[in-house]
Amino acid sequence: LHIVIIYDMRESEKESAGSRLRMTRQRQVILDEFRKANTHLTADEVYEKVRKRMPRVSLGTVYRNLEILSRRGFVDKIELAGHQKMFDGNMDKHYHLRCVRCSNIIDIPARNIRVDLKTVEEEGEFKVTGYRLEFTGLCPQCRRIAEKNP
Amino acid sequence: LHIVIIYDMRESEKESAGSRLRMTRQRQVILDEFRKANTHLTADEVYEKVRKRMPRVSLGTVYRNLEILSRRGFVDKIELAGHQKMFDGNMDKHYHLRCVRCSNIIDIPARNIRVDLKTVEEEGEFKVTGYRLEFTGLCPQCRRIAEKNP
DNA sequence: TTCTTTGCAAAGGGTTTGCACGAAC
DNA sequence: GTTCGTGCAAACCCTTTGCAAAGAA
Repeated sequence: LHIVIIYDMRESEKESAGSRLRMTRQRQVILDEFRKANTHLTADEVYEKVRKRMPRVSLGTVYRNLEILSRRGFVDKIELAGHQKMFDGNMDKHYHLRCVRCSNIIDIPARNIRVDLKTVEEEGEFKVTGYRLEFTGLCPQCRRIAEKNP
Repeated sequence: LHIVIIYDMRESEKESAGSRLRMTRQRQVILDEFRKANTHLTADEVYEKVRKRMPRVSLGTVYRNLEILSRRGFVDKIELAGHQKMFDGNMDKHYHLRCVRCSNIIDIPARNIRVDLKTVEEEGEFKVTGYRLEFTGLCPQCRRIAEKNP
């Protein structure tokens, strides 16, 4: 359809190679919870999940690890406008839609959605290297509900 | 070029009609500062500006007014990922680019940039009503600097 | 042993809120 | 006179940080 992404912002934020990651039990459990959940989680959702298995874990540790794991590319840090930071275990390229009714976030596969950065650059003297795109609307459930009660 | 926006998210967040806005001196000064600045300002930048003219104004008042003024459509609330909220007196439709070098935000006119929401809806059962799009890159000054020092 | 990571608790930034007083209409 | 907005200060939420002790390699 349109054109290609020159460069993905998230790539630039990743740690350049760097030393091997020390695999602590906390780290393993956090990653494992992402694998189980397979959705976006806020830091304190992760904290609650991890706490069930390691009651003495601290919130600080969770925050520090989420930061590290996202820099290393194990999870994706997603910061949608005006909301709490979230982390995403699903690393396939996708966008997010926030449902205006239930305020959940759902994934939108990125297959055909591209922003043409060349077109953007024609608007001025700047250089465009990345973008962030998010949607609002109705998730499938809420859409069905809304269509029944018009 | 591409297609049209069905509906702009910011519209939905505006106050539905509602009573007339009471024009306090604080409100006037805030609006006036936006007119003078003609850029994005954070709440505390506004606070500092207003304080020079009304030393007893409170930060709370500034926050409350920015909220109200943006709901009424006098200024635009812009919340870029992972950064402090900003408010924008420029109400022409435009996007924002954050310079990765100086971290300033610059405006990108929206002339030819459109996201085709129909294409997005083909990706799933959800309904898409709005989007938020922001860019990263280099502002004109930093771009020039970067091109001289490759 | 060495270097990283942890738990804890305190501090930080940005923003919101309860309240009694004061200002618009 | 009524309502709405204000100043003030405290509270709030989310996140980060300093430090000494614990744990990986």
